[in-house]
Amino acid sequence: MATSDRIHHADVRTESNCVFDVIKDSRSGRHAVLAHSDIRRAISALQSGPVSFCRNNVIACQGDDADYMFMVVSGVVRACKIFQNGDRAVVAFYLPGDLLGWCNNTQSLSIEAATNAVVLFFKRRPLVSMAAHNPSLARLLLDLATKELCRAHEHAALLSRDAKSRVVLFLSELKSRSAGKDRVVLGMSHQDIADHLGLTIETLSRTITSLERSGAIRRAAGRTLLLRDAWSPLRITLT
Amino acid sequence: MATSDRIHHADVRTESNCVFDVIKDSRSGRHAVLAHSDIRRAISALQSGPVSFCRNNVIACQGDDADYMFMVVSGVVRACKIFQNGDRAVVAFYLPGDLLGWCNNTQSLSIEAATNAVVLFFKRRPLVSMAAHNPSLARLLLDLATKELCRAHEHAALLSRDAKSRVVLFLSELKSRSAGKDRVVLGMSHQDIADHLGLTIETLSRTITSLERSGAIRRAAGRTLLLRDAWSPLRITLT
DNA sequence: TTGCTACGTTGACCTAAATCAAGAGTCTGA
DNA sequence: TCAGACTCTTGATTTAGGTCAACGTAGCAA
Repeated sequence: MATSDRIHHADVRTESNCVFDVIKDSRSGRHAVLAHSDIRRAISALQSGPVSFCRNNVIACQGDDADYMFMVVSGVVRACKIFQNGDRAVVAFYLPGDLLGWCNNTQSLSIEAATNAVVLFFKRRPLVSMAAHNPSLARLLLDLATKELCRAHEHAALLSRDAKSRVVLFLSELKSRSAGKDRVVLGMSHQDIADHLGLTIETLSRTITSLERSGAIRRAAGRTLLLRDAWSPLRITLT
Repeated sequence: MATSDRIHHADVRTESNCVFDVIKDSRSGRHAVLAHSDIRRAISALQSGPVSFCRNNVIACQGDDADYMFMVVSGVVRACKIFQNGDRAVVAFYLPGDLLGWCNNTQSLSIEAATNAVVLFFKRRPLVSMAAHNPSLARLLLDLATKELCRAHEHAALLSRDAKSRVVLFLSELKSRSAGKDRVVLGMSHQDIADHLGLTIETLSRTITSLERSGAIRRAAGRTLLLRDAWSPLRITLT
């Protein structure tokens, strides 16, 4: 790995202080019920603080035992399925506040940092058994799993469409999942996005270029895209 | 709809008596904890017995409020995403014992009978709030949602592979989800399967034919395929 | 600054799967 | 028994996107 392995302690500290808020925010008030102490107990039960990963570092291996779940504190995390021939599908991206690693049997996906990222580790067993005594935690887990299931379904539906639609819908999803503003920061590489959309980097690049030429988006520095004023997939002709 | 709308009462009765067992079986013993009375209470709380649907009937509309969850008693149910242009993606198939309809906001998928099917309705609210007082039910729901999430991820990964791999992996999944025997009954039409795999019916047909010619499968009557003795996707050259 | 490496873009060409078209089974109802 | 409607199969042709190749650019270390 070319990127150096030094840990960004500054990130860890500042971001980790926000973890509780992240959780609350992503639940849109409905889970304010979930007291900080619940999460504190969960964290202390498994004793693993936030860990920093450099871009492309592996957080959990395809084939490993799936003893942990993960919460993204900062950066972008990807879940990949790696095939025998070395090809790869990026099954999902996770943004700050997302909980991942649901599959309770042998880890079927490789979990990797798509950008430099800070991740919280949760031991699965304690977390799940704590949910048995804590209905609001149980509810939170079910809601998060359900939400991710919906996203996975949308993603699968997206994959049977043409290249332009895939890119447009991907950008829309990213927009709504991040700030919701017209500025979308793609932390991940084109290769990651292409593998997520079932395209090649060349096709992705061409598609983005053509969206730019049609005025739907503008490129900005640092893997950032500016979506046109009234961006909406409905206003762009999809097949 | 060409198929008549008569209800198969015989089916309803015999199958509905099996519903509880179906739930237990599909949880492979681990959820024997879940007493019958739990489910009985859930069913009685929402007062809706098993309902029969003929092939292609719509069980819940894309856009409807998602007040219900469904459990397949018999037959095959499909979840479809329907696009503006009329195209369709079959996001998932559900077999007897499967619980579906997780998405708690507006129904984003159309739920339809892929074969004649008998389905149990659960009112979402009572079911979820009951889980708050019943840890084993909460655990069951989380496990089922998680399991489906894993399937959705596998499915998404499958969609970035070539036609032969998609078909082979689909048959493998179906085999392991149904009896586990070498006889796979595809209740659903080729059109359904093609829309699930992101292929056309022509490509699907050609792929099945070529698998048959290579000796991997044999066709039998009634949409049934016989998988070769030591069927395994690993023993078939996938790209 | 220079050189290096990873990442992204663009063009030319090719191929897997879509599309178009024609039949062949299969089921149902009259 | 036959007619009509689905459903599936097979062949010919087209095309969207993949592959191969070359080049541009940004970030970084020396």
